[in-house]
Amino acid sequence: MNQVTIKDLARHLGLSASTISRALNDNPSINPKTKKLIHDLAAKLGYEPNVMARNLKAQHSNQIGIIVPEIKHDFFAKVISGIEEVAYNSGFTVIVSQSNEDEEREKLNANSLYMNRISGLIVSVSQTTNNLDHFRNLMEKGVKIVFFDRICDGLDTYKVVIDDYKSSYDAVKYLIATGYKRIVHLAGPQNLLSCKNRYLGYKQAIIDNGYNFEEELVVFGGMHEDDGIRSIKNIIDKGIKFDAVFAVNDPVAIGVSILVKKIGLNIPGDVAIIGFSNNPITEFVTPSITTIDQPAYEMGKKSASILISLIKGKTKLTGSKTIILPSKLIIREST
Amino acid sequence: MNQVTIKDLARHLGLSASTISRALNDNPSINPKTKKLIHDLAAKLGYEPNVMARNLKAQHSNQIGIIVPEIKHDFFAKVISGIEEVAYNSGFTVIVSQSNEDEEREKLNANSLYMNRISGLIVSVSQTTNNLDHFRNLMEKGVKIVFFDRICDGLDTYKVVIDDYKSSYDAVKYLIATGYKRIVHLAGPQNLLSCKNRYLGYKQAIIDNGYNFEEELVVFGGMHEDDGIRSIKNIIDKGIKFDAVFAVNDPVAIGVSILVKKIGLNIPGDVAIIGFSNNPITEFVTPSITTIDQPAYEMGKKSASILISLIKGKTKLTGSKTIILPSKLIIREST
DNA sequence: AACGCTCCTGAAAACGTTTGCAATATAATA
DNA sequence: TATTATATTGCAAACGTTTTCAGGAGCGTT
Repeated sequence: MNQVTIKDLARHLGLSASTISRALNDNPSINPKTKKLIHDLAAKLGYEPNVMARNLKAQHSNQIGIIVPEIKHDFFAKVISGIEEVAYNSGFTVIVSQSNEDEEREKLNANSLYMNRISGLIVSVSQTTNNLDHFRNLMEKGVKIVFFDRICDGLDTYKVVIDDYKSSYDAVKYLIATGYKRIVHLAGPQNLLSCKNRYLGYKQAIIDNGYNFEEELVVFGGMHEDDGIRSIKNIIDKGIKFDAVFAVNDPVAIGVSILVKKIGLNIPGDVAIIGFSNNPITEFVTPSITTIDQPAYEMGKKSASILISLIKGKTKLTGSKTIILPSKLIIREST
Repeated sequence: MNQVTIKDLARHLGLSASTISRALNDNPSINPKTKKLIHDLAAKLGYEPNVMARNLKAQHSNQIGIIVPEIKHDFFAKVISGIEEVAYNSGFTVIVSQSNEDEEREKLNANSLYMNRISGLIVSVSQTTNNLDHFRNLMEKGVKIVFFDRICDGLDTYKVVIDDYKSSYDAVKYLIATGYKRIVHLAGPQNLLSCKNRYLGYKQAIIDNGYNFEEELVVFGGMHEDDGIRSIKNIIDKGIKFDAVFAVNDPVAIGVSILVKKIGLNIPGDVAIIGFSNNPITEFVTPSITTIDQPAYEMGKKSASILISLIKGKTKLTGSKTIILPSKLIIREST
């Protein structure tokens, strides 16, 4: 119950707290014999430094905060996994919180993390976030922030992403090269830069390949399975003809796949489908779905290592503040 | 950069730090007018309490530690999500760490969390963990621990699980009732109580239904997809006949499904398959796989709420220390 | 013997809170 | 008016570290 403190050790050995502290931190100005004595006693009594006290003194927590929309999404879970790995190896702990795609909750999370005096923050912003003041405030207070994937404009800090525009452009180009003529795009919320870029990539690929860009082939919606079902149903009900669907992400693509199969259409015979993220499910569904691989684990590792460099402020990070990780079109049965 | 402290507020208003503290904590002995003055100034200056200082004083951190094998597993991600939700609503923060199925890493994690003076710990133990001293030590130092899913014997604390034995028993009983005669069990590491119980449930169901329990129909292996592939290949290569497979978990079941399809067998015509956990993938593969639904999110919520009760030590928890959450056999195309 | 040097240790302040107790002022009572 | 109760505030210590500064001991050199 009662923890052993430096003072306890000091009393036992008739030394001062300062000596104990120095010995345990391997300060060279302490007599090796004394040092050994202290280390031995510490081990014997099971002394564990009180990180709260140490942090209070040091004025930082050695903790990295994470805010993601939802932990249970495969992509975010993997990113967190990567962050934790790097953080752990650098002596940081990781505090996780989820915004549940709610701006208000995101604000509260950011604030709560600041109260814990986190050394840095890694964020993928919520779908509903429009105002960025809560992040701006933290930055002004000296908290380093790195954004990944769901990044946003208007904040001068590091961002780790893939090239959504190009990935999207390439995917659509591939569809066209394969012979598809009327490609629907189920787009995501446009306040998310990544969704916007995916949309723009789609649009440009359409234009660059001599097709007409048709408004009716684009539906703006959410990012879940049922959004996919709903959006594609909408298109079909309107009698709009199409032979391929490029979805803003995998759940939406799967939604499309479900509905399309349900009404008896053939994939990819009647409709080709491309998703985004390489969620494990896309590999196992039938037909397996072509998608764009986002290196989630790597993204977490990269974000964490940048953040830690920022926190330590040692090496001046060179190059652009937006780090682009390689993505890859994974071609499967659905195209 | 520089945070606003209570002392700053005190200086601004010509009051003492104690008064400020009390006012902010809504202590009734402070004059309402003064209180308002203080609150206003605090808001104006953007004061945020320093949790590190507060925690040091209070001798606890209001932080809940989590140790899971791997965050990116759907099941664990969902549990974490549930824990975070409950913790957040009770004013706790959640520190996440992963053992990567490594006992040594689990020990280090436990220690690191203790150094952070976490108020409590929620754990699902690693596959390779045999020695439990690191948990026992924490408990002796007053850290409350709740185990979930991957629990272990020999520690007197709360555990949240499903009834692995019964779930397993019922699944096998269902296979038998459906007409399958020779049911293979791909079992997991037997140091994990849950795996052991799944094995025992299988065995008992076999016996209770008048079948012979045959050693050769059981393979002990790992819990990943490739373990499933390897184990079932082994069985087939040995020329052992079977018409159904009960796998210790979903990845293993999917491994079986992959290999079985590859060599041209029909599911469930030639081989029926049952997994365990209701991983979203099992629903989307073709054929979809029968599995046992584990209420992951609920498990996280339950674990967290028990832990928080323990921490607050207010309500005496009644009843057994092992909480069994309902599981459910989800019948799909593979059986 | 006086000096300077190195080596080691201690005292005390600081990090930002909270809190028991004391102190003051004001109001209520005798 | 004297006394007591009540309301409000301040003082100071404490939580467990780290760190600056100072100082003592021992030793060799002049």
